[in-house]
Amino acid sequence: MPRAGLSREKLIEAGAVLADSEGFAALTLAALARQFGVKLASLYAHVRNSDDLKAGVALRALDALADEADEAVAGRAGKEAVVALAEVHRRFAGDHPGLFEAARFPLSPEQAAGSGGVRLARTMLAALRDYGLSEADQVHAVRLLGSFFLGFSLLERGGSFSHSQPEPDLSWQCGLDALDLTLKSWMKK
Amino acid sequence: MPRAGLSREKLIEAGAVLADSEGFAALTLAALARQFGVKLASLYAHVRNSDDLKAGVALRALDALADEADEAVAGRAGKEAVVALAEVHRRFAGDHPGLFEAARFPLSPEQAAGSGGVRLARTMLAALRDYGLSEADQVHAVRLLGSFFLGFSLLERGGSFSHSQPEPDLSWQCGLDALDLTLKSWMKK
DNA sequence: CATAAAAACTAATGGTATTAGGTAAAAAAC
DNA sequence: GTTTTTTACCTAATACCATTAGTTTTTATG
Repeated sequence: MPRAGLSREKLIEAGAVLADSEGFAALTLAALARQFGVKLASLYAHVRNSDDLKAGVALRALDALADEADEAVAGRAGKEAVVALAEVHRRFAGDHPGLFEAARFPLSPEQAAGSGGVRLARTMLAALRDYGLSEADQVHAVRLLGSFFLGFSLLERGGSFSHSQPEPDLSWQCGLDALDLTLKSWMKK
Repeated sequence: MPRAGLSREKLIEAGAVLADSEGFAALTLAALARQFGVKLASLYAHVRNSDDLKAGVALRALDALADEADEAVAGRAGKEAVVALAEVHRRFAGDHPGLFEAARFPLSPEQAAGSGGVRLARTMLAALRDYGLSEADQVHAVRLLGSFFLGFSLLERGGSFSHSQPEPDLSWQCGLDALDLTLKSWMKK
């Protein structure tokens, strides 16, 4: 019996594609085993357990998001950079809900330390360069922005903005304008 | 064989307690059946399926959050009210992670329409009264605040703030101060 | 009391995840 | 090239969760 040629990387890649196309909840060892034409137990030669696989997919999702963020911010500064970064978050959540959810899977501190999440924070710091913030305020800003981007995307996707006017796009713009002004007011003092 | 005296309300109540003590992931029909000493299939006389039960627990969690919010905002105005409201969110997430997660379970539009989520938005609007915002800006503000409260709590609980200084409490204060100033600058124009 | 309705049970089915031991394929050693 | 070792895959077993359909028992109703 020839080997299916599986590997950890292949499983994680296929897992990410599955989560993206069918949703994170559809990502199961059983589904992947079927896809590769092997018995489920065979996957344990490559991943420790189901959570190990999911963490791998989460890391990949974070990398994908970080890649898009890097690209969006390149060559941009100030408000333009922040807005570009924000749009990446919101668009990623809208275009890739399965990966967006995967990216939120709990990671160990070691896993998180080497992840796209850290790159994302770095990209956000770079985007803030033009605001001339103090060291501490840079961190506060990253946390403020990150919180808004994540919270808004989740609430929007959860339908919380569906039954009220004005359109969410306006609130998003409003929020970004407000945060930009806030950052400007925090300039080194 | 005497009946166990189950009811939908009892199951949802017990489910909320279980989610609160063991985490939302521990909330299963099987666990509740064991707790009440009945066979799992018996629960279907009271709930449609597992998701129906979870939605019920979600609604209860939202009500609990809304109750705390109402209480915290009562007798308060302006920044004090907003800060009190924010603290409720963050504290709820920290003290009741299982219920916090339950509150985020996807609900149908009908379910959401009658939920603590709507009460929460109303309470937030009330908290904003002192800022004298326009109708539209009130909605923008609710969405901005809600996004920050949710996003910050999730990132904090997910460990995103663990490996960097300053302390998250400072960023939280900074964020609230910033949002307060923003709202003040939005006063009817 | 008899009947109807509803709750609880039984049996069956389907699905997911993990472990331990065995076998065959591939890699490494000679 | 052959032999030995390692590793990937399978089998069998186990555990757990969820749902459906039909049956039985309990409770409510007339």
